[in-house]
Amino acid sequence: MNAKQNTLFVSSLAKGLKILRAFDDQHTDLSLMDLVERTGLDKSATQRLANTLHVEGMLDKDPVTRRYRPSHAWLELAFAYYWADPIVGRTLPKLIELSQQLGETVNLAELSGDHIIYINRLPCKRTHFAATVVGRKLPALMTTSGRVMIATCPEEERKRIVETWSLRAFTPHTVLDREELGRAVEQAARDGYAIATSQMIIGELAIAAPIIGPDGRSIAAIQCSVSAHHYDEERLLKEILPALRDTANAISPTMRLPAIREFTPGL
Amino acid sequence: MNAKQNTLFVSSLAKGLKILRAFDDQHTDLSLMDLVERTGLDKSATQRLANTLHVEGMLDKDPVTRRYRPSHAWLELAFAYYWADPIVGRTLPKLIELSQQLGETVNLAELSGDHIIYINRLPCKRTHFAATVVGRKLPALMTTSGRVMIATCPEEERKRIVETWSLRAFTPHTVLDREELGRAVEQAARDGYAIATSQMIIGELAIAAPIIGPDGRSIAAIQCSVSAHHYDEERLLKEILPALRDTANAISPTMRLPAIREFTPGL
DNA sequence: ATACTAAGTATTAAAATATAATACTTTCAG
DNA sequence: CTGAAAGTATTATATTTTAATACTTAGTAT
Repeated sequence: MNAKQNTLFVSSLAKGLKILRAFDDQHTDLSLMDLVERTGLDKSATQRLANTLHVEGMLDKDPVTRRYRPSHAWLELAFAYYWADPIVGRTLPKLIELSQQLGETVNLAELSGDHIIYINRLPCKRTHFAATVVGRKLPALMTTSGRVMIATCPEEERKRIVETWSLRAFTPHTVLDREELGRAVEQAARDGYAIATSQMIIGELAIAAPIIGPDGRSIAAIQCSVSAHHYDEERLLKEILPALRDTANAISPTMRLPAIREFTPGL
Repeated sequence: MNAKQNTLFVSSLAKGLKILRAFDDQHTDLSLMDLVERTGLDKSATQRLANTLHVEGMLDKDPVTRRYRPSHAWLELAFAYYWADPIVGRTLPKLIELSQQLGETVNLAELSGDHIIYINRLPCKRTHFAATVVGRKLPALMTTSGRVMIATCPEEERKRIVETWSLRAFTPHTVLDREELGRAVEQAARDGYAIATSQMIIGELAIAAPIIGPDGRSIAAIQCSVSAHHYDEERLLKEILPALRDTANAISPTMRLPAIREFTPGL
């Protein structure tokens, strides 16, 4: 039916995943017909798949409204993820120290396609809930974490990325101009950090430093968000950046042959 | 094939979920044969299901070792969960305040079957990574959070729970005696909090207070973990408990007709 | 170096499974 | 109280999964 199928592709499973992915921040609980609409599957398929997910404990079902919701199992998967991600174990202790030291919210982000994804979040000041939640994906170019990771790529690749990766506005101040984004990335490549204001939320200052892998490329970034009411860029650079950098460097694995490896093509 | 099947059960999907659940803290990356062993599925099925999950972005695959790992998508599911859980949104801001006020690690837990599951974790002091990670499940009776939630059930149900729910030792000090656990639960019912030492980790003091739902039952608990090197029980009760309670009460929805609703049978 | 073993990958015929249509039941609004 | 919409259950059909097997690659021991 689908073009994607070879004989190693189990389409029923793929459809089931489609049901799971129908849930997001905007769609927290869905009726059968909601699922039909959001997945594009027909009513029968949706019925059987949702029922299976319910029986298997992946979806809770409100006995009165009959609406489905993500179950605790979704957090158990996150639990497994945390153990599988080698960066998390190395990073978290130092990240906690940093957040204590700074008294401000710090985050760990990784690249995921042309987005960043927040892996860990240590909120200190009360911040807008939506801003950074674990698992949130944002276009890499719109974020300081993303820019600082992109900045560790070879120049040619940086250029290509700035030209092609996706953009999206979040505030009236979000920079969408690729020329300007290119300058921000080049600046980050020179400075080893990235800083920005009101890109995701108005009145938010963000600064990020890369965690560098053994091949010289960034595998993750740590980022600090503060309120523009309490900080300006100058104070951020003076009071936050040094600790942020120290932490990032302390986490970064020792560079082995960075100059050589930098030219090795992907994977 | 399987006894569970009615016509609304898609067994391919269930098998796919089995693959996902093969990953945990002990099994962070699995080869095809590892998956065969852990799921009990045959090689062909495992091959097709794992391949499908890979193609769908649910499993990363190391191109050299051919081993599968949880992908970022697992955290995206956690993201969706957080928005769907009505407790999280109400709780998190106050939980952040509390953690700032106390300067100690605080957690949010919910009941999940006869276990508790950690929903949120705000680490302050550097703590043993394994202890409380988001998504970790622990037998409810072994934890202060669990006991304090159980304590809000009607007496008869409390008794039944203490008799039947699962137990597991984590340290030599873990209490496994149901009589003693019963006393701890009754104590929690009287006090409105629960306290324990070295139950999960040696040298850890834990205290928990329940978040009470509109029906008088506990829907969640907030818990604080501290080191026995810095605290004793007395100091915990004096310095931590008041703030913990205030926060729990502030979060608890207004009780509506608790006396009546308490007698309404389940669901 | 070479052969051997185990793991990973690909192909296919056979049949079990998921499907989609449809009928039945419940819920809610007017 | 009535009607429409959503949820649930059933069944014959055929599409999809299956399981056996063959092929390829990687790692190990000789």
